[in-house]
Amino acid sequence: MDAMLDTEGKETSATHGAYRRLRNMILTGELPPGQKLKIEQLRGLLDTGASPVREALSLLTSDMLVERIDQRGFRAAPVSKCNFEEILLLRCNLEETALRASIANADGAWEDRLVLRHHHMKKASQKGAPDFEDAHKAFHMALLDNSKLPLLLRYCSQLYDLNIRYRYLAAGGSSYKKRDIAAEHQQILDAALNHDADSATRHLIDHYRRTGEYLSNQMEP
Amino acid sequence: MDAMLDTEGKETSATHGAYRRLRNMILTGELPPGQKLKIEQLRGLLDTGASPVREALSLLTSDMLVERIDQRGFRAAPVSKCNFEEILLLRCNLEETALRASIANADGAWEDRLVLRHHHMKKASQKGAPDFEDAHKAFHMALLDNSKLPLLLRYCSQLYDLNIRYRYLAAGGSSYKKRDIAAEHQQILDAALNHDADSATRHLIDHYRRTGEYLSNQMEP
DNA sequence: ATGTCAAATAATATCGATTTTTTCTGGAGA
DNA sequence: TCTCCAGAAAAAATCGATATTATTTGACAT
Repeated sequence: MDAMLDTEGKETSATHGAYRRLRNMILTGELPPGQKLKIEQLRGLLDTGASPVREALSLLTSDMLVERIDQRGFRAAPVSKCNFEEILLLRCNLEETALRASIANADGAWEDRLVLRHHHMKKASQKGAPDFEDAHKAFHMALLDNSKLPLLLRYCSQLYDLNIRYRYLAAGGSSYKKRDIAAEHQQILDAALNHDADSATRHLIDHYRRTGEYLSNQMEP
Repeated sequence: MDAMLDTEGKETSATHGAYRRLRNMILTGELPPGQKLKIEQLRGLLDTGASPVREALSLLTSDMLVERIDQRGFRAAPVSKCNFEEILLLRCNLEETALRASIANADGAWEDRLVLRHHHMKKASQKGAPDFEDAHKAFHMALLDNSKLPLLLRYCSQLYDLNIRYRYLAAGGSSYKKRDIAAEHQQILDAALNHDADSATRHLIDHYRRTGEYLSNQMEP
């Protein structure tokens, strides 16, 4: 009834597979915030043993997508407006640092990668492909990855994931206006290709603040 | 049916205990960077089963103290000058953000906590207590924790740990001059108590840069 | 009715053993 | 001598079952 959707064939290990699937379910809201995650239940859902499930949950714990409670098992991490705003704040800070470093290291190969990722993202956006999310993240990470700062990139990636979770929760995953966004992406790309760090970071941060406000307004507390 | 031997009272779970001990061994260099971490070996060392060891290693993976390699197990994370410099860079950036936010929220209770932590740290330093490391971290985290930004604090704590690892590796864990450091701590404390964000962050960052250079000089590549 | 405690239930945490996968070793062919 | 392959050994990943710990239930006393 379900699972052949995400499968790109390669499942190296049961643990890794469970990690990917659980992570996806949490990001999309299929496993809602705060929900108790019982081993048995997940074991059945993922059709695997208890050990891989348990290990996958441990990994998700450090991605801050799952909380471990004393001796009482696991639950999907809760959400709050406060948490959302912190994510936004940190993203603005860290991605600015990373983007400036990326531009400082700019070279032809990086520019090529950027153009390519942007193109793929546009293509996926037009035909409403289910992998738009992936392409979108790939573009954003490509902007940053020329910084050659792996820890920073890791944090940015983590925060990116925490953020898309709020997008799904607030809007069912697709309802934020794509025209606006496309133009914003274009501006960021152009500035990056011109090695204009000030302009690129300004556009990037505006991009985040704008969608941030949009989402913030959709939340209660 | 046995385990009341370990006199330290609070071992909530075998997994958590293994996590703490392994983490300590990696931070202090007892398990050197790059070392293969075999389950059997650790199982014997920690006197526990394979499951807790495995789960502890998973947790350490996301602290970036352990690397998981495909289907080939785990190893202690490698070190490099490059990695060290990135840690330094990120700490300066993130801790400045956190410290400014802390000072912005300053109140009497926070100031009390600061003074107390500082006092404990000085006391531990004088009598060369083995828990100086803990007191030192507690003081630094107390500077930041009034920011009320849990994600940021988590990152700062992680980076702090990654950094003390380099201290142990470079100097056997204790040889960096304590007089200097005491004065620097005092300056940071005073500035924070005066709610002087500029001065506090300047002193804090200088503090990091200085010990950073000291350690950097002790490294080869 | 209500609060408390003990037995029953459910879920977690852990262990021991099995199954895969990788790594090591040694010999046959070039 | 070197490379390539098969078989043996080692290690990791996974499973099934047990022990431990939390939660619920229901009877009893207030």
